[in-house]
Parts: sequence; structure tokens; C-alpha cells
Amino acid sequence: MLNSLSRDDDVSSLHALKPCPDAPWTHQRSISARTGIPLARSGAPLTFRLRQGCVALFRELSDNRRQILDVFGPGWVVSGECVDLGKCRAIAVCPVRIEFIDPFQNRKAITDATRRMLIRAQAHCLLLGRKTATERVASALLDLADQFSRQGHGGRSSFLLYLSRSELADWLGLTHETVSRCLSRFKRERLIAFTQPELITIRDRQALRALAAGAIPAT
Amino acid sequence: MLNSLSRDDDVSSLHALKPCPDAPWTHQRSISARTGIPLARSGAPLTFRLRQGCVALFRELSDNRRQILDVFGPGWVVSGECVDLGKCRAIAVCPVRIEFIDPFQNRKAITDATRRMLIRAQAHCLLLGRKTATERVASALLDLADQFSRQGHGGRSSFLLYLSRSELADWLGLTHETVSRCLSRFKRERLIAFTQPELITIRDRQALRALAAGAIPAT
DNA sequence: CGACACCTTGAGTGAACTCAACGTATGTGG
DNA sequence: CCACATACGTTGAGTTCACTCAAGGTGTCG
Repeated sequence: MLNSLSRDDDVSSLHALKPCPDAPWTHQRSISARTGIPLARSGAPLTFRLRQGCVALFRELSDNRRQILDVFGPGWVVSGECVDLGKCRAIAVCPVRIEFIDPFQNRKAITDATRRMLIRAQAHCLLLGRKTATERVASALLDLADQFSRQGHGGRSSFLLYLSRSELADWLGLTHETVSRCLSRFKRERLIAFTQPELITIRDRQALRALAAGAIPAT
Repeated sequence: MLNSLSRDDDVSSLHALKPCPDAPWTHQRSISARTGIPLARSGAPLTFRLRQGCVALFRELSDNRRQILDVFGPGWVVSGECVDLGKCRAIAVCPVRIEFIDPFQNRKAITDATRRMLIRAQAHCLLLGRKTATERVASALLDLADQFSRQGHGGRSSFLLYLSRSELADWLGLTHETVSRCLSRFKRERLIAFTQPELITIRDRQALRALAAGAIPAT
């Protein structure tokens, strides 16, 4: 009965991004999970608005090390103008609906999104450079809850964690084992709850926020 | 005889930022080393163009952990519009000349700078999340050489490393001891040279670039 | 049913950290 | 002028947090 919530993964890995057919900006397009989303066409940057789903922006090092730069939910405008086109790629983390838009008619949307992305990137630098694994995972959960949670009933809020443990790890500069251990610990300590690994409930937002901000855990 | 190159430090630490007197945007202002630079006045974001010197943008965690988000050389436009005003601060890393500019008359300069800063922040996320200490220090040296080196004579280029070891560490998500060890190793391996700790000569840019890109070191 | 991806957990390792000592340069006050 | 304090840099010794490696469980798909 959770089918409507479950991720519609396909088996292709991040490394085998499917090419995406041409996309003139007209109307909405659907893109399946784990599929690359083009950020440019014949050298010119493309811009799209995310209508539904979750998109990740990432860069790679030569030897398979990968860093997810940011994770976007519905409403975000993502543009090839604000990434290093040669090095950065976008991927649909789940089935996604996007709408390519004309950059010339949407200047303000693009500059606004650029500013928001910069501020998020700066916060993420602080996370990657100075936070512990525990703090990183707590920060990520709060961020994703903000972007993806449906109505929190009774202080709690549940959300679909579109990202796999490995993707979370690549976002947070950790390994998937470390992410899994942190999530298990949070669950044990009743800060969160989950039975399926991809449906998370925030049980103690306050405590998570304290952790995310770098407070020393009570033990 | 290197006086003209040496840093004009004062003893105040980063933690005791001197307040900066009001700054209406008219003409150039000088700011002494280790002094804070205002990013807003009465809530409204300020914007300045860096004429001379080196400015760092940073954020802090509650318990003194600090992350330098970016380091800017002459020519950069830095704006309170593209940071989280409540959490982010700017500091002069050496004696600096800046010019506050009218944001309404300089839209394009600001949006261009925002885009460049975002792309740099994304590259820095990759560095912080996925690179080793060695790779981080190599990347930083190349970045700073690009921004600050005077004419490279004979393939080499020297530059003033305005940042202290601790500031480098706070930029690269390391400790000052680790930075020092990396620099010493690079010196031992003849990738760089220095007699004073703050005047660096790049001796093997090629090798540094390979390291910075994540190539496995030869040894 | 096997193949595969993903998640979890344990055991052992290692890269970067902490702590500590020492050297140098600069500044201050007696 | 020297004694002292302070900041910064370097290097060594020991520690630790997150990593690697490994094993086993679950769910999905052909």
C-alpha cells in the first residue's frame, strides 16, 4: 500500500546515465529515476523548473569519488548557467516532471535561484568542512524534511527520502555505512523513526536541530 | 627587503573582529588586516569591489569551529546579497582597499559575481567532501597562485600566501598542523618552495594540478 | 529461483586529529 | 637594551572518528 510512495528505481547506476533526448522549452517532460537531465544543448545552457520529484546536482573526481552538490525538490529552478557545464551533471533521483523554460524570459527566476543555491552551497561547505558525521546526517534530514515532508500530524512529519544511503553519503561527504549507522542510531535514540529505509519520520525536530547546529550531544 | 611583501598583521584574532565604521558608497576605503568588513547596514545588504588585498568570507559553528567559504583577490565584487547575512561574515586577510558600490547601478556585476561564487562554492564542496588533505592543499595553492601570483618567470610563479596556516585550514576543512605537514611535504618533494612561510613559489605546477585533480600520488 | 541492488551491522584499519614541545618573529614595557 | 609575552609555524607521539572490508538480511525483477 505504499506503492504510491515507493521509489521507482531502475537498475542502472549513477555511472550509466541514460542520455536524454532533445528538449526544446515548451511544456512539461517526464524523466525516469536515475536518468541524467541535460544542463546544456549544443553548448548553450538549459534551464528547467522542477515540477515534481527530486533532482540532484553532482560532480565527480577521476576515480569514481562523487560529490552531490545539492538536492532540489519541487519548485526549484535549475540552470546550466549556474554550474560548471564541463564538470557538473544533474540526475533525477526519482521519477520527475520538469519544464524547460526560456532563460531570456526568466532572468529573475534564474538569478534568484542562483542566489539561493549559493547560500545553500555556503551552508553545505560549513557542513562538509566542519561538521561531524552525526551533525551532517541531522542537517540533511532537516533539509529534506523541509523540502519534501507532507503535513506533519502532531508535531511529527514524514517524508520520502528519495536519496539512497549511498546518495546521501555522496551528498554529505561520508560513506553509505556511516550514513546507515547514523540513521540507525537516531532511530534507536528516537529522534526519527522508519520501518522502510526510505520513509522517514521526524520524531524530535528540536533535538535534531540542536545536533545539526553543532551542539554537543547529551550522550 | 621583503618588507613590501610581508603581511601587516595585527595581533587581534579572527574572533575579535573590529567593528567597521559606517561606509556610504562613495570612494575607496582602506581596511587593516584581520578587520571585519560589513556586509549590511541597518539590514540592507552592502556591496563592495575589492581593489587591493585579500578578503575571506566565513561562517562559524557555535563552538568555534569556523569554515572559510571563499577567498577573494583584487577585482572581485562581494555582496551581502549573496550570503546568509545573519550567519556569514567577511574579513580582510591583509590590509585591503575596497570600494562600496551602489547595488542598483551594478546589477550585472553582482549577478555575475554571484554566479562565479556559486561555481567556486560547488568546486569547494567537491574538495571538502571528497578530496584528501594532500589534494586539498594542492588545490588551494593553485587557486591562490591564480589569484595572487605576480609574473611567473621561467614556469615558476611566486605569490604571497596572505592566509595563515590556520586560515588555510579553516578554508580547507583541516587543522593547521595538517596544512603545515602538507606544505612541508610539498617542499621536500620540490613541488613548491618557501623560506618564509608566507611567500610560496610553485615549482611543479603540473604535478600539483595532477594532485589537485585527485590523481594517486606516484609514491 | 537466482541475480542484483540496497541496507545493516561488526571488526579492524588508517588518515587526519589532538596534544605537546620547541623555534622564530614581532611587539611591549621596564 | 633586554626580558617577557604572544602569535605563528613546524614536527613528533598517540588517539579517534570515519573508513574499509566483510558478512548477512531484505526486496525486486526477470
